[in-house]
Amino acid sequence: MERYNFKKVEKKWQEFWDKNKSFKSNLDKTKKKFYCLEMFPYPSGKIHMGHVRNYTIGDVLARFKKLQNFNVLHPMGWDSFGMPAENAARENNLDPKIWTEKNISNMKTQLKRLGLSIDWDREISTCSPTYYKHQQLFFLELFEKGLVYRKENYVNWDPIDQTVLANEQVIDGKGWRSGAQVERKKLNQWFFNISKFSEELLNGLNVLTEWPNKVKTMQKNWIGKSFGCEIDFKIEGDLPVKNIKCFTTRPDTLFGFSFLALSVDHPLSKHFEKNSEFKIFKDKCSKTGTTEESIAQAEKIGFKTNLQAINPMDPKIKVPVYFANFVLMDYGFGAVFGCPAHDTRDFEFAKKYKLDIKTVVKPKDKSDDFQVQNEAFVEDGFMINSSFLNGLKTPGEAIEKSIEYLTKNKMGEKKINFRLKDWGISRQRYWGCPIPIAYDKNGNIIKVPKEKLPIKLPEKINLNTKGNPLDHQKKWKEISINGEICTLDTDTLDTFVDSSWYFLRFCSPENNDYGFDIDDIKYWMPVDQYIGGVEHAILHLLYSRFFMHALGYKNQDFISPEPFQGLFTQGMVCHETYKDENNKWVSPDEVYSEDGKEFFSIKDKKKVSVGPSESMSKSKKNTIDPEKIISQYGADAVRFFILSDSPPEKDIQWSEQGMAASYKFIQKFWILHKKIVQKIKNKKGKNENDGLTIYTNKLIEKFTSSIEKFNMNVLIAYLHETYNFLNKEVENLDTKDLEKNYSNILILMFPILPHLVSECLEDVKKENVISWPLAQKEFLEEKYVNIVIQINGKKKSLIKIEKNLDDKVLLENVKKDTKISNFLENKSIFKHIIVKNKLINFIVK
RNA sequence: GGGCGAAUGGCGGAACUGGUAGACGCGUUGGACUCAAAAUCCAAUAGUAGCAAUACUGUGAGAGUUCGAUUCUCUCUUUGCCCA
Repeated sequence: MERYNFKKVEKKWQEFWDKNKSFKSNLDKTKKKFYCLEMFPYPSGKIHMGHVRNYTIGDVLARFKKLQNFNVLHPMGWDSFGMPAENAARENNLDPKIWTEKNISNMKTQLKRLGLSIDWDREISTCSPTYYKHQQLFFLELFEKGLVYRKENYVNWDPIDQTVLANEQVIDGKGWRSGAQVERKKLNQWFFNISKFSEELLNGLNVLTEWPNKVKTMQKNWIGKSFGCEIDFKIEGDLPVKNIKCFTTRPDTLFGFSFLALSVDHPLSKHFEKNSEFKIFKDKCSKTGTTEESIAQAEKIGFKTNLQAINPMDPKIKVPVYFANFVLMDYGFGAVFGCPAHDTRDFEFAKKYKLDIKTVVKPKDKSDDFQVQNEAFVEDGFMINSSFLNGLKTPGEAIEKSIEYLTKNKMGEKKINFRLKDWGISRQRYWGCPIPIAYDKNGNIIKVPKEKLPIKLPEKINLNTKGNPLDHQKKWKEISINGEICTLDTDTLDTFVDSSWYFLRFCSPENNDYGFDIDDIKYWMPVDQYIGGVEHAILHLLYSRFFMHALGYKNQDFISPEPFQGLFTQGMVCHETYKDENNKWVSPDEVYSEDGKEFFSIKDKKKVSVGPSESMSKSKKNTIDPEKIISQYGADAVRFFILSDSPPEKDIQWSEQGMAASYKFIQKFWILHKKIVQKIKNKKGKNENDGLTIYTNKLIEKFTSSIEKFNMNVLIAYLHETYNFLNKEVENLDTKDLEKNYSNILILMFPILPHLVSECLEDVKKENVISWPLAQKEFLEEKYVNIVIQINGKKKSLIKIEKNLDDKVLLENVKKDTKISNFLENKSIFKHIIVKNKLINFIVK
């Protein structure tokens, strides 16, 4: 018998699908739609195993829904703007556009070889002017709606490369490429007013019942709604300042107030601009990065003013006012009140500057003379040393009572604060979407008129310059608007903007006038199932949700604001790591092992040390190239393996043996298939036995619910079971019974192994159209059931008996069971518990 | 430090709503085929005792609720992720 030739078969069906446009989605609005979307890839050049996993999971679902007769939209595109293209271009003196296009074409070939059911007619690429033209239009639209604004903001600045760094490009306070100490620098930048929708974005999470709770919690924490109090501190001193506003979530600890700390960017700082000591201090602060983490870790330093703040709870108490490096201008009002006894950061600061540390909260189990010693007490407790708040529970009662007091005395009021900050979207980069804004000679903001869009990126420019590449493009920068020569903004948009609306573009990829067609959106949106890595749980998903709000703002026609109805976050693909004697990473391709425990380098036969299994990454060299694996085992086998070993939401361990076993399964199945086809051809049965019908109908149920629950690994187990069953029983099965059910079994396998199954179906099925089978209820009902017999809750025996027996009859039968009668001998039965058709439990003494 | 989750054989993992723990796969062991090996096929495979039937123990640790707990509650340990 010929072996299954995956190379031939996979090529055959991929060409067939291509030619017949099998996965083209249409706008037949009479059909129920299903929009299945996986996060689109960055075209780095090659697909990796993470893509294989992501897109296989999505493909199984898309094919399943298609078989269920949904009108499926399953598109693919490229998140093709971004730093790697610019870096690669610099290093190899290439044009980012050419580099990117080559990568896209290569990756598209690779994705096609996986046999994905993608509608390639809807392919989009964010670096194409036909895409970013609409993004520029959106920018102007949001600008008109007042959702985009320009302000000065701090960035991580690399003084050697003369460039802005993203937070993840700052490693230990140094630039990732230059190694220079990163500074804080003020730049004029564009912002999306995402914080305007804080409340909506928070409440919207409640609607998203098909999202993992984990992701919703992360977003909730990120938005960070807190209830607190805005306090107006009275100020005394030699400056014309009467009040300082401050936001706090802990007004209850005001009696422990011992200093007021301001951000160096606080408006008050202008009074100190001429003070040289303050200047030195401010410089020092600017050496700290801009992330919350770097600020938290940095040493707390302060600059003492000669102002004093008055405690609103007791005007006799006056405390010093400092500028401090740990206060951020964009949280609250850039001012915090310090209560060292009950805040770790304040405690550290107070110790350093020898400020009062007054305990005002005690733990539940301590007496009223409790005093904070070596560290702040930050847990829940009861108020002490706090006048009218004494004895109250905190937080809770005490906070309410203190806000009440402040409000009554007009020194503060209850306020809601959000941690979510506005989204800075300017990037001082070349390879991104140009901002459709220009400036006249007076520096006024001028919108680029719509008919001049898209503002295209200049091509083939020199990227080996310092600073922002577009800034050097003198000709490109010039634009004539209303007869006046203006200068274009030379920043480009954050690539997160590109991916915040691509799912809308897929609905109408060919609309030239606008980013999408409202009728298409109304039909296709929301995405029914979105699938991707959990690393995008916060930013990408939040930004996309914001974009829907922003587009719908002041626009009645727009649809409901949540873009992704269902979300699934898949785990990573991991592999062991290897290091040679010089502590250098070694790739799995470069090692061999005889016992699977000790590994040696192929090159020099020297032993390599085996490290823990970690998510595949180029830096650790523990990657497996999907292309190589597909060539070796075929796409079906890879799809089968990537689903088999772990639940999709958890990390999966790459295993060469597991991969080989998947390949063997396909080979074995092919042999079995040929046996079955032969048996059906011989046609001797009379359909006297529906053993397989019962089996198949149960299988349909199990398969359907497992796919819907994303239990793909269990699905694979069922496939193994089914193979084992058929292989064992093929000779005994009734031929008619087999003929009747076999093609349905194949269809169940189709979403996972589309090439193999297509080939098998050719042998047994006459029509081309296949659809997902429905389980017939009459075959799901069992005549007999297994009843577990327990004594005192422990399983002692098992009997097979007719279903729905009367309790009395059941009891009699059970007592006849010899094992049980032995057990029950000489014992008195207290009572028994019967769970219908499942179990009987005797309680004996 | 805070938030959320996880812990089941040698390994990855199954187990519906509290009701047969260990499905399925990998690995290992034994056997068949072979001069031999690979491949393939068959069988066994949680632990302890036993020739065996079988018995007892067993889902990170300890308690609790229950006729009955991998599943529910509490405490602890370890660990992962996110935020700091």
